[in-house]
Amino acid sequence: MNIKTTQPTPKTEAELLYRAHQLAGMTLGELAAIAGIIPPPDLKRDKGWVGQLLEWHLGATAGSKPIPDFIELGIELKTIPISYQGKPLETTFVCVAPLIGVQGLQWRSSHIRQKLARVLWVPVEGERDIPLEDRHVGSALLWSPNAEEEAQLQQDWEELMDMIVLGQVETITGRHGEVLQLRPKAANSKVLTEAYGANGQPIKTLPRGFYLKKQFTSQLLQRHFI
DNA sequence: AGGTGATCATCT
DNA sequence: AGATGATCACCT
Repeated sequence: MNIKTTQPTPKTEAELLYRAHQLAGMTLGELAAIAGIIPPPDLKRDKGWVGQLLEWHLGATAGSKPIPDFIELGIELKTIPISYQGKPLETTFVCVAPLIGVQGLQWRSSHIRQKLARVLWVPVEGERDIPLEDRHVGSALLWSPNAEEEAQLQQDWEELMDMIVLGQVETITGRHGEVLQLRPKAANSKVLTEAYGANGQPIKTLPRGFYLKKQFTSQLLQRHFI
C-alpha cells in the first residue's frame, strides 16, 4: 500500500472511539482517497489492505511490529468483514501459536490473553460482490471478553496447548476448540517451524495461528447491540 | 523464520 | 453453503 504518513495517534480511549465512530458510514474508496492511495481491484493479492487502511485512519502505531496497535492504550485493532446479515464472513486471526517452550504456560500470562484483553473491532462490509471501494465501514466497538467469553477462550486454549505439549500438534485440526481454533499461518505449506513430536523428539511442522471462530465474533458483535 | 495485516479457495 | 487448510504482501 505504501502509506508514508499516518494520522496522529489518539491519546485516550475516548479519542480513539470518537475517531472510529467518525469513520462509520464512509466507504473504503473515500478513506483511500483521503489517505492518498488507490484501492486494489480486490483483496486477492492485498489481503491485509482493509486493516492497514483503518490503521492509517486511526493512527495506529505498531505497523507490523509485535506490539499492540495502540501501545499507549493497550488496544488491538481488528477489522472484521461482515455479511449482508451483519455476521462475520471470516474467522479472525489473533496471533501465532507457540509450539516449543510451552511447558508450564498458563492462560493468565499467555500472549493470546493479552492480545484479546482489549480490542477495537471495526466491522466492514465484506461481501465479494460489493466492489472493494464501495464497501462501507460500520460502527466500531471496544470490547473486552466477559466472564463467559474468557472461560470459553481459556478452555479451548488449554485443550490446544495440552495437545501441543503432548506432541500432538499435527493431529490438531480446525475442528478442535469451540470458539478458538488452531490453523496454519504461513506464507505457504512449505514453511516449517520446530515443534514437539509424539515421542518428545523435535519435528518440523507448519507454523500455526490461533483464530476466533465466526460464531464467537458474531456473538460479541451482537452483544454490543443488546 | 517469525511477525504484522488478513482472505482465498478447495473440500466436505 | 460453510468451514478448514492454504495462501498473499510486507516488515524485521
